[in-house]
Order: sequence, then structure tokens, then C-alpha cells
Amino acid sequence: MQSLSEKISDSELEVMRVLWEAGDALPITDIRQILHDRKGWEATTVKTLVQRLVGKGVLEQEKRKVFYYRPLVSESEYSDWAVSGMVQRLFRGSAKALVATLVKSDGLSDADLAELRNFFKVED
Amino acid sequence: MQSLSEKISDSELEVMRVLWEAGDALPITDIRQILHDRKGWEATTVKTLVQRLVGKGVLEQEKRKVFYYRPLVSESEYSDWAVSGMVQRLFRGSAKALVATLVKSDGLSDADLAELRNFFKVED
DNA sequence: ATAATCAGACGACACGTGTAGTCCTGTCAT
DNA sequence: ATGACAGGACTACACGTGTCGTCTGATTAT
Repeated sequence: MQSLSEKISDSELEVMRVLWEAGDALPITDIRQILHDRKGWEATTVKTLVQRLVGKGVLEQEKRKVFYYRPLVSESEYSDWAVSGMVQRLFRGSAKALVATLVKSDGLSDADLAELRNFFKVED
Repeated sequence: MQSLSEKISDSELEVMRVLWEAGDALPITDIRQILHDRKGWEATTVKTLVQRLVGKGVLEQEKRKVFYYRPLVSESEYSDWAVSGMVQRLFRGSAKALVATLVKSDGLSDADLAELRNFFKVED
């Protein structure tokens, strides 16, 4: 794995998610099928996105009878990167401010809050 | 204020930040000056970004001798929107998962953690 | 073997974004 | 009043992104 130098666009992210969820390399057919069901995308659209991801070095092509695609960047690597980007851009580097936002904008259920409280209790 | 229908791009966000920080409407000159110092942008670049933001309905032009620009969307409205978008896209709606990512990827200092712990203690 | 089907390569096109230049006109200083 | 400078409108242009089509060669089914 290597760090992300280029951004992954929203549509491309959908492709990555399919691969991440699969947890294994998939042939284009499968990716296509899933994204057709999920987003209604045409075969060529999916192919283009996959191609771009290969170009960005976040997907790898594995030649068998048919190409299989495998992520070179894990979901958590990507999430970490994206979150830290957001912390920088929107919260001037204060991760704490992000959490505060989450709590205030009640995206968190009571159960979530309980878990988080517990989380922070243990974390030290 | 109205909710955001169109995205604010990274560069545009820089403009918004200037206005948010100012806490008051500013003439183009000031915005320009600040962004010139901060990002090295040319006058016309700043003007274009401001124009686009007006087009997106997140900045309002106020005619005085010279135009003054005022945000129609607050920073916290935008942050909430952006964060919840990220929660959806990257964490399948689990805000808790985002927090977990933050904690693990040590974007949080010990001081931050302490504050958060305190935060959650009080929050109930 | 031949026809139907699909993978893969390549191309397309409109719109968004990053970044900036030109030109006209109004204002301000002399 | 006149010249300098700044504001504002318009234009530009390359690259990224969202979406999809066509063509050709390989695979598979009859």
C-alpha cells in the first residue's frame, strides 16, 4: 500500500466500496453487476471509473482469464486520510471540534453517545 | 439561511472561511488582501470564486459604495452538512465509526482526549 | 464452425473547478 | 478637470468528474 496522492472522487469511491466490501479481488463483471443494481450505472461507466482508479494507483489489475481488481488502499487508510483532510480544512486541525459538531448535530443516537462515553473512559 | 444544495469547492471554502472569520460583511478588497497573503491568489481569482459563491446562493452581495459580501450559510451549518455527508459516504451513517477513526489515527492529542472525556462526562 | 455475447480499449462530451487575464468605468487625488 | 488606480464584468483555458457509446477481438453456446 502507498499513501493517496490523488483524490478519489465520489463516484470512484462507490467502486472502492464494492471492492472493500468484497474483501477480495473481483472481476469487472461483478463490480458492474453490483453497481448496476446499486446505482443504475452502465457497464462502460463502471469500466471508466475502474480505469481511473487504476490510473490513480489505488486499484491493481490482476490478469487471470479476465482482469480481477484489488484495492491497494484499504478503507481505513482512505477514511483516515479523508477525515484528517476534513479536520484540517473545516476545523483548523482540531479533531475535537469535529467531535463537538457530531455531538451537537445529533447525528449520534443515545446509544452512540453511551458507547462513546464508554470508549473514552477506557481509552486511558 | 437556506440549506446547501450545491457543493462548495475547496477553493471556494477558503473564501467562506475569510468571511466566517470576519464575522461581518467584507468588501472585495479585504477578501482579496487576506487571500493574497494567505494563499497567494490574484485579485481576479478571488473575484471569480466570490462570484461563484454568489451564484450558489451562499454569499450575498450588499451594494454600498462597493459591494460587501455576507455569508448566507454559517460555518456550523456548512460543517454539519459536510460532516454528515462524510458520515454517510465513508461510515455508512455511523457517526461513532468516525469518532473511532479519529481516536485511532491519533489526530487527537492527549489534551484533546482529556477534553473529550470530560465532554462526554458532562453531556448527560 | 458459426453466431451471439461479452471483455477490453478508446473515445466522447458536458459540466465543475482552479487559476488568471483584459477591458471598461467610476472614484479619488492633485 | 485630468490622470491614476481600483472595482466589476466578461472571458479563458486546462484539468477533473460524471456518464456513457462504439468497435474489435475473444469466449461460449448451438
